Amino acid sequence: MSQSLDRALVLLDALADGPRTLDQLAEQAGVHKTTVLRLLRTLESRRFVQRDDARHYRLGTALFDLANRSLDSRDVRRAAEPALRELNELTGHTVHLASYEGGEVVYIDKFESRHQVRMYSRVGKRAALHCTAVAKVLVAAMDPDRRERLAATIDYVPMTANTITTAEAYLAELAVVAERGYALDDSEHEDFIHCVAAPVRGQRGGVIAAVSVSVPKVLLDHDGLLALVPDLLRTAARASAACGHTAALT
Amino acid sequence: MSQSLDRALVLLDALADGPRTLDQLAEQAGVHKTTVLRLLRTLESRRFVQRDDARHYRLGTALFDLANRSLDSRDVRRAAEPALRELNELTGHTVHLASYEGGEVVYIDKFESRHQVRMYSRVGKRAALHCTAVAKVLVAAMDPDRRERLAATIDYVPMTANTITTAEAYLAELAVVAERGYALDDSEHEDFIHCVAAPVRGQRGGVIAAVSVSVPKVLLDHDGLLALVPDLLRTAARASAACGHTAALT
DNA sequence: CGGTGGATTGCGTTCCGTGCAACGACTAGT
DNA sequence: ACTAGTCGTTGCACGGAACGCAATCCACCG
Repeated sequence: MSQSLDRALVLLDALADGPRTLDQLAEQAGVHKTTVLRLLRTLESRRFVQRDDARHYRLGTALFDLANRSLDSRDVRRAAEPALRELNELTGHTVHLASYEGGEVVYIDKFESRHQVRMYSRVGKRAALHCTAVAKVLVAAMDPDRRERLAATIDYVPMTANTITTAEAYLAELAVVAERGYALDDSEHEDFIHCVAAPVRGQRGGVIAAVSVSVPKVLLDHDGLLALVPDLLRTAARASAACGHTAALT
Repeated sequence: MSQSLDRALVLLDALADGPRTLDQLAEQAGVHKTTVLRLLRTLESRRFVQRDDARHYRLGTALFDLANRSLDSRDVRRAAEPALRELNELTGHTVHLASYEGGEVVYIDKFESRHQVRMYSRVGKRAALHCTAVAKVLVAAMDPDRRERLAATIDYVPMTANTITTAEAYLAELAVVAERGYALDDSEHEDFIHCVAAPVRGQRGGVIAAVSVSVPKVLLDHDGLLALVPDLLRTAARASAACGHTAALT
């Protein structure tokens, strides 16, 4: 709709992968470098980019500032933090916090594994709906017809041999998840990793986020993963309590 | 320079403080709401904003994605992480990683205090040059005439009774910092908090970042703070080693 | 000193972005 | 149920902003 803005956003995207020069950017965005220069100047004046040296530009501090200001206002993350940190320290594994926003699932916080073999991910990354434990938890919490509508729109790309590939199987899985209160990802996304996830509830009892623990299979077999469930559920309950969910602590 | 882009950036800034409606944004940016609508649409198509409900917009996932992709490519942060985490676990206090970029100091990582009383800050926040320990470390590492030029440009806003308010005093302090290898902030920024900071060195031995520990005075007196220095220096050395600084581990 | 690769500037044209005004959707108040 | 009000959305015509070109400047190197 707005040409110049759109181009600027492409530039930001390109810059996220590291410092770039003027004509690298010009080529990547497919516009004249004069244009790139002017857009960069505007971005620079608002600190969205900054000059690295004479010929390299990189993302500026405004982006981090914005992202974190915005995260601050998402109370889930702040409220859930202590509980997640503790789970991370207790188990030593990667802990994620994710929420459903506008048709997709996004990681909003992450605590790194202490182990050498660890999962690659990052805050802000989007998660596939059909092959992650957090997504199952979040979608399972929706009312049935919304689930079905959503299930019909998913592109069931097979990631591993275990990936769910049909809407029917997905809906059946969601029913199980809703019933037992936590979700599994049995190497459905990556061959070497499996996960467990549980819901975080807000004031009204609605599910506002999902916590998950992701573990490389070489470190823990299926039973070992299931053994984490009690700790996971306790963490989810603590996080829910911190978010104002009154009936969470038993 | 680029009007529409500039306005869009203002919009993003406004949205960082929470969801906004169309004409809230129009008023804040001082433009017609039609314009706001179109800019938002472009931003939305690239996931920089997303609709909250029928009349509220909020920042989208692209921002988090960009910020974190970019942080990934800043090796300091990744490399220093384990060392900082350990310091945080050891002391229980707030640990910051900051670097000097384009005339200012920015927090690029943070580990939260375990205590109830804690410092408020956030990744991406900029730090004042004259009243923070990390800034002193980073500026003290510059060559003398760059220090002096910088010291002359600072606006020495007094934050507390202890804040340094003249360039002479600042330069003298920097000399002390450079000499002893760590910096103090003796409640120069906030009345109730004091900090210690030490430099993280890269491959060539140059200072590429600063680690700091921030402690409320009610938890630790001045001597208690100084007692943290050995741990701090060990952490800084480990972080330096992780960044490729060969002579750091003794 | 000339050559090369990059950033930067001036300028004319054109198309993109803008504000206005009218419309539509939805809410609240009586 | 009607009306008034609020807010998001669309069509349109005008003007200036953004564009690409080409020329210039600047730093670096042989």
